Amino acid sequence: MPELPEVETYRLELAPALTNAKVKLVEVFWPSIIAAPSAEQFQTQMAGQQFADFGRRGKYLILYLKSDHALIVHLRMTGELHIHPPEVLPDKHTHVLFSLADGRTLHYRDQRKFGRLWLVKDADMVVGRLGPEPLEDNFSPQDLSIALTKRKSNIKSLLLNQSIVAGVGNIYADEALFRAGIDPRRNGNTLTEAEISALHHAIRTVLKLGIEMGGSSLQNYVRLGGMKGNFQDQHQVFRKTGQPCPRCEAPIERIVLGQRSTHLCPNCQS
DNA sequence: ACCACAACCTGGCCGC
DNA sequence: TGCGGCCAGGTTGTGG
Repeated sequence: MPELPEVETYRLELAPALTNAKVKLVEVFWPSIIAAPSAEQFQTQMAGQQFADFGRRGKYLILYLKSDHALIVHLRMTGELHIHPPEVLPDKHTHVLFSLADGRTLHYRDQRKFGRLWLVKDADMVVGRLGPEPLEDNFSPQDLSIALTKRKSNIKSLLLNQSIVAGVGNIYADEALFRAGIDPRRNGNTLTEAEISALHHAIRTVLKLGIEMGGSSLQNYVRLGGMKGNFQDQHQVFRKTGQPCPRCEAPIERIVLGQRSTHLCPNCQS
């Protein structure tokens, strides 16, 4: 589920809630959620840790701990984070429970159990292979051009490749390609510099709007306090199959590229 | 390096 | 009510 804007929303909301909070006890109810170290070691080593800073790289949330370790969270499709008062018990979809010294609990919930948590000394062990951060100032159209123009596969699949740009997922890829007027089936090496420049701008625009709106809530994603995001109300093509294109009124089409649903206006994207 | 496809999981929805 | 099939904000591993 969550892409860069949803993960960034969690980062912004976790920081004031958890800075300096101390972990008293950790319980793992579904061991394969823990990617490293073992679930047992994760429980042991997390006890007594204290949260310091809150970072993000692509779709990875990085919770820096005062011990110099980092707790890394990837929500994959249906991961959620919640902070509850002591009386709220974990439900059947809560797979990792952090009990804090002040009595509150941090719940990792995940209906499909695809998400992963790591406790590592060096965050780069997990996020080191990601491509550039699209919202950093140093991410330029030239960077995107170098990454795309030597690739032959379709541009939609390339945008989902996290080693090319970090953080773009299915929603924001479709929305960016629509705004840039580019057919998602086009091969990377056929894009002109002008098209790549438009795409660079569109990627940054949709990601920033997504963050401003608190992310896109379609099925599972909710913010830390349980509130929905609002960017789904501004989607122009994503899951709008058959509805009129907001620019030209032609019906939006759904196709499949790289096993993923892809939505486009057949008239505005070429 | 690229592609197609399966796997990891659960649950909602649709048609029969 | 039940069952099969399809769908879902992601990633990784396999084999060709």
